[in-house]
Amino acid sequence: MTSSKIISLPQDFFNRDTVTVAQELLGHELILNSDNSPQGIKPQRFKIVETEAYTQNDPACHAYKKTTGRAANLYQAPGLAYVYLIYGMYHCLNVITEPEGTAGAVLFRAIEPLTTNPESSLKTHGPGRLTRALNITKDQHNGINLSQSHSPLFLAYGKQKLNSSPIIQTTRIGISKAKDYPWRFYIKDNPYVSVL
DNA sequence: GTCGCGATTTGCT
DNA sequence: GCAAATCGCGACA
Repeated sequence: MTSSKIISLPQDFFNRDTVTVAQELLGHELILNSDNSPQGIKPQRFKIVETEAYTQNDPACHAYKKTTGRAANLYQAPGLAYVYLIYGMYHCLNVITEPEGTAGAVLFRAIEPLTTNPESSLKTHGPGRLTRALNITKDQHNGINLSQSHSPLFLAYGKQKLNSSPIIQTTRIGISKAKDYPWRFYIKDNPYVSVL
């Protein structure tokens, strides 16, 4: 292993149309810095294999006709993390998109472990499972900057991006409003995708 | 103050 | 296939 440096995605990557960001994030990487560990533990790397887009004018979005409570997070600067609690027991991880003052976010639904030891059997398929596997919580990770490589969690350029598999675009999972919006993206034939 | 629901997962029938 | 677990937030009283 050479000393190839992990380059974080710049804030401008997220300062764009939410649906575009959701699609382009596939194949890039989510990096978990183990800053709680003792010395010299390598960061854990995960490939993003499944995402969904949520925008300001989207009836299924938390910020649809709302600016208070948890929805206020969605109007923040692009590149920040939005973590919320769903059904009282599971966390979901998003990254804020669009300029500050405009709501938008991309939900991470599934990731593929790239550096995890096989016997740990991390379950990272599904938005609730992946946050549990990485110990992501609202208290610790909501609002952190995902475009800075010194954050406990951040996003980075994927090395397999250029020759990645085809991308499938379908409707989103688990929502009752705007079911017909084709704003879910995943990498074809990837075994870590939550629902085929 | 009380009620109902939600971008989910799991276990039981 | 269906319901339980469990909590933040909006709607209503």
